[in-house]
Amino acid sequence: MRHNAVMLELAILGFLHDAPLHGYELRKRIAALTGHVKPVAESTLYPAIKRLEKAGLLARRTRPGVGAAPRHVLTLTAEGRAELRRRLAQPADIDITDENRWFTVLAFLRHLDDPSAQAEVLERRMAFLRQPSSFFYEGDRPLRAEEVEDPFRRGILTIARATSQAELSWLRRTLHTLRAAADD
Amino acid sequence: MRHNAVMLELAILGFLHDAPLHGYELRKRIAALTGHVKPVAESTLYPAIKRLEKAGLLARRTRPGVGAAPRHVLTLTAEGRAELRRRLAQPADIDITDENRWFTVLAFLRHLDDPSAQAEVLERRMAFLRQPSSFFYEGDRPLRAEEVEDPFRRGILTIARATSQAELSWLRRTLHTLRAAADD
DNA sequence: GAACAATACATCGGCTACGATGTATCGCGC
DNA sequence: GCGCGATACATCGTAGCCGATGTATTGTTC
Repeated sequence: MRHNAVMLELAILGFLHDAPLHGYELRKRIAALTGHVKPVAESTLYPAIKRLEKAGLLARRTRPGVGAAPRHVLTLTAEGRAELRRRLAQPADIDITDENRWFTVLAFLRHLDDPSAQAEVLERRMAFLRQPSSFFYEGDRPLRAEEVEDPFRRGILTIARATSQAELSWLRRTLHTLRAAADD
Repeated sequence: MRHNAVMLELAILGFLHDAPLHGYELRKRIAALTGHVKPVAESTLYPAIKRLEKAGLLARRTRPGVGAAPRHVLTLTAEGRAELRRRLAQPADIDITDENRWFTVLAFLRHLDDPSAQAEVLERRMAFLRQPSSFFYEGDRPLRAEEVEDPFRRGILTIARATSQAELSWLRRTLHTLRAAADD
């Protein structure tokens, strides 16, 4: 399955786990979550809903629309909830490394109600952030911001480092809390 | 044209502006630049090269491979260089808002040799980062990290804020330098 | 009362992504 | 001398992306 599809489907499953919603409302929530960075087209959302319905992960009931066309209220099935947890517990590598996808995982990680399973996912992100990697190399050696002439490329490295540090410190704090919760 | 394609093509044009390269070497450079976040498949790169060649943006010469198949050394044409500058000067909105794409733009922005044109692009990013937006809303009001219960969603907001601040401070510094350069 | 925006869903078609697979050469280790 | 990995490029097919467009209703603005 395509990677974008995976993330969109995760968002659909995640939002529906909270409450049954119709497509149009789902669209607005997804737009709020990821739309300011990368908008989702209607013609991408509705086919995705159909796929999930066909796979038995969600069910639809028709309700009269509020001053408009009838709504298709969508509800997660038991398989849908199980699938959501499976996807949250075992995200693909790209869902860990790509910030957009990672944020989507984080947005719904609370649905994975086992603290140690949540911690495992955070640890994968931590391992990724810790490995010494750059955007620019001299042979095999990753270059640091100070070694790059070009101010724009230097900016990339400066910003990436700041993000990395902020996130690592958040990860350490949160993992500490999760481990304490797991010990209860 | 598709958005991913746009970014891949920008990277190809950008790397070739520095020096003629063959496809395999191009692939390694792109992998270094964006691969740790989002790998590019060979079967995506080669068709992209073909598209650009067909559009007259690059030319290929065949050279014997070093212990392997013959290399197709790729060179930017005059139109290719013009097109690169056009794309750098007028990136689509999504190239400004999506961090992955934004970093790709930054990686080659130096090829836009007019400081005030470079500053214009940075200003678009600054305007985006400044607008009050969140990932979560109460009605229309964006929620701040402190107002969110869920520790993972809180994490998203905390990290996004740290990134935003680091980047804004870099943008301000760099814009200052660019404006000084433009005044000369 | 006519246009227009918002609500609400849907399809079509062209293009793109990318895993799988194929082709070919060279060097290295066993 | 045989497999394996690196170099180097290419195609095919499935499936997803998304702009354009369509349909229908209600409320609001000129």
